Amino acid sequence: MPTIYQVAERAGVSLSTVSRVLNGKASVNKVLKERVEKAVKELNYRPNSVARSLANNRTDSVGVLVPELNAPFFGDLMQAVESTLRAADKHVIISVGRNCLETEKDAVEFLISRNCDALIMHAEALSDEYLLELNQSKLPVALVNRQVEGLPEACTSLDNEKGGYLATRHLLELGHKDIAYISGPTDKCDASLRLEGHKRALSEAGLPINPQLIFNGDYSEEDGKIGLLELMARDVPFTALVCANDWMASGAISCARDLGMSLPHDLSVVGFDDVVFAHHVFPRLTTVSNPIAEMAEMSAKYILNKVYGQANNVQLYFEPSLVIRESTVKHEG
Amino acid sequence: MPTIYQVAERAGVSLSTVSRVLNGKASVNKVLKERVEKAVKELNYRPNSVARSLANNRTDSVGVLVPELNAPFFGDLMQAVESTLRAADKHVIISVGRNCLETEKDAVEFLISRNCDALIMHAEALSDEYLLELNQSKLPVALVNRQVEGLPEACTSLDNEKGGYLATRHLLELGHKDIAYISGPTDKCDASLRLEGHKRALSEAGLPINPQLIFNGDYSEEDGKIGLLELMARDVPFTALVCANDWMASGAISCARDLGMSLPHDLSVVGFDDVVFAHHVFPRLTTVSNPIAEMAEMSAKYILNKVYGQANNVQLYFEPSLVIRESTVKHEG
DNA sequence: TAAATATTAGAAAGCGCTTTCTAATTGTTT
DNA sequence: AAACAATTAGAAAGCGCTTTCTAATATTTA
Repeated sequence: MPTIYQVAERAGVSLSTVSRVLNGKASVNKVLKERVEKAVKELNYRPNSVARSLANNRTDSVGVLVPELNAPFFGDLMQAVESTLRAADKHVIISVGRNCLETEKDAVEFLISRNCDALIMHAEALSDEYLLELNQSKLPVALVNRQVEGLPEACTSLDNEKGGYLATRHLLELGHKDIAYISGPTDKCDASLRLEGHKRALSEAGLPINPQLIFNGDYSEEDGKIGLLELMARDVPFTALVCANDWMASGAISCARDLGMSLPHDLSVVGFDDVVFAHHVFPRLTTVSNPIAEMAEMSAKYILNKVYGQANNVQLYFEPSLVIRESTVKHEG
Repeated sequence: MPTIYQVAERAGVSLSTVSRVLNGKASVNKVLKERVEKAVKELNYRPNSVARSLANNRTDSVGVLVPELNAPFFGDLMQAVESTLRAADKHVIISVGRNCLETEKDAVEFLISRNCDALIMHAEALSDEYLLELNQSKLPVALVNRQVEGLPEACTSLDNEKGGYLATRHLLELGHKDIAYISGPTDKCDASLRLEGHKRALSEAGLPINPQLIFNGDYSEEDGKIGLLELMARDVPFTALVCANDWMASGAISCARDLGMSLPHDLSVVGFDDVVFAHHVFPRLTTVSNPIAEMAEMSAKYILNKVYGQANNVQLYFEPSLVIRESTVKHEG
């Protein structure tokens, strides 16, 4: 591997001149510039990114923290971040948080020790205070799909309340009056907002909110199943079900089928997120789309602006929309 | 951020001593060692990984090339690689190849320019020669799920032929005699091996191989659908269908249902790979498991051995196994 | 044309670490 | 106790680049 020094020698200039040509910041005599470029070509010179990083204290790499790598939702997130940053010649170091405070902290430490220039995170366990301090003391952060008090411009988020509202209103419009709800963990604000939207839709329609029709799950497929069984055991009839994410919807649907129900006629189901497998589910899942890829892209652009001096427009708030497929039908009767 | 120099000063030793304590290679007087460790703690010192890399020409990072980030199959792969390497304090730089020669080359160049110590790849477009040369001239590579002539010890792979065989034999055992097959692109060796396995199962059962019952798809969900339509249009009856991956199986299944067929009774379907959504499909998909996570883990361990001096056992060849769910039933008649 | 200013090239320091080489200290042998 | 070997600490060079500072050259102005 040739070094900048060898390029300088071949071009007959000093290495400062080579550096200037490569970085294009200062002006360089045209003749010398051409000589340098020629030497670079001939030697097939590529700057050593490690040495560059050491000298200018910048690694051109952004840490990305996700709860898991093998989930479609986060796959979409990473995909969007990677391609946005790559287009700007930055790269991505991915780390896994597993939804666990210790692991998330570890992962952040790891990314810091790797000298990332910034962090883009989908962090669920880390506290607002921790994130604030991180942003102030060490390195800029961007949060995907989360609101942090004190970091308004660094957070992209979805109007989850509206999403919950849309899901339930869709069912109301189909004539359903008895609508059950399987919630995500209510200590997570997205889950509680979705539930609030559900309640608002019911209230607006003049319907009561029956706690017997609400089950608190943990977003897992298993809890979709457990939730359905529990709701049915309570013996309050319902003709439709909203699940706070697609995993639970899928779990509930296959459980319902195992119980001998015929879907969607015996039960209309709405999911949330519109992850990639939503249309593999049978009946194809009506769900609320979560523009996670766009949110992730905006987080990346925010970092590009903040850390690397670009000037992209960034949108921070996103609206969900209803994706109507085949798991919901008109209520007859 | 404190530097090693400040640690040395505080401990009252030279920075070489600090370095030796930190790296634990040479022996250091116990008293001095303790003083250094105390200073490290007090200053909350963390070595600068960039400077370290520049000095010892090693980045402790491994480039990972995958076709896409938001597919369950590659999600499993990345998950396995990341956790294996992270356990050894190495990190992962992920790059996307999109199954396209140009993009894959770009991605590799990118990873090289990032001074990765090695590359772990699921590369489909790059030629064997390119990979060989890369491995010889620049940096060690490991191939996941692929055989490269000349790099036997660097490749993990699955017995795809056996997988195809298992799928078809399962159907034969259920009494099916007319079995259609939707293949992956036959220029990819995994696809053609799976097809060969299918043919062998038929031959062993004394059944003819009817080209009319074979459709060449491209592994996409869409081609599962197109394949089924095309096969049915040929008017050669069949009671079962093997698809060379789960995506095509899912496409074929939902297409079959759209055509008014009742599954699995009107058609038994087997997939391949057992990706995460295979059990979301209805009927839950019988499929051939592809131990991609284990293969990826072994690739990571191979690199750990080769580049970082570890001594893990690595297994290079993997056997697929049948996962029987509900999309296949006995043929009545 | 001389003096003042603006451009541009090169020398050198420094980024934070590893590692070799040398010197000093300790321990061993006769 | 003297001579030697073995162990360990420190000084210094170097990894490949960026950037500041200085010096030289080109350009403008009076």
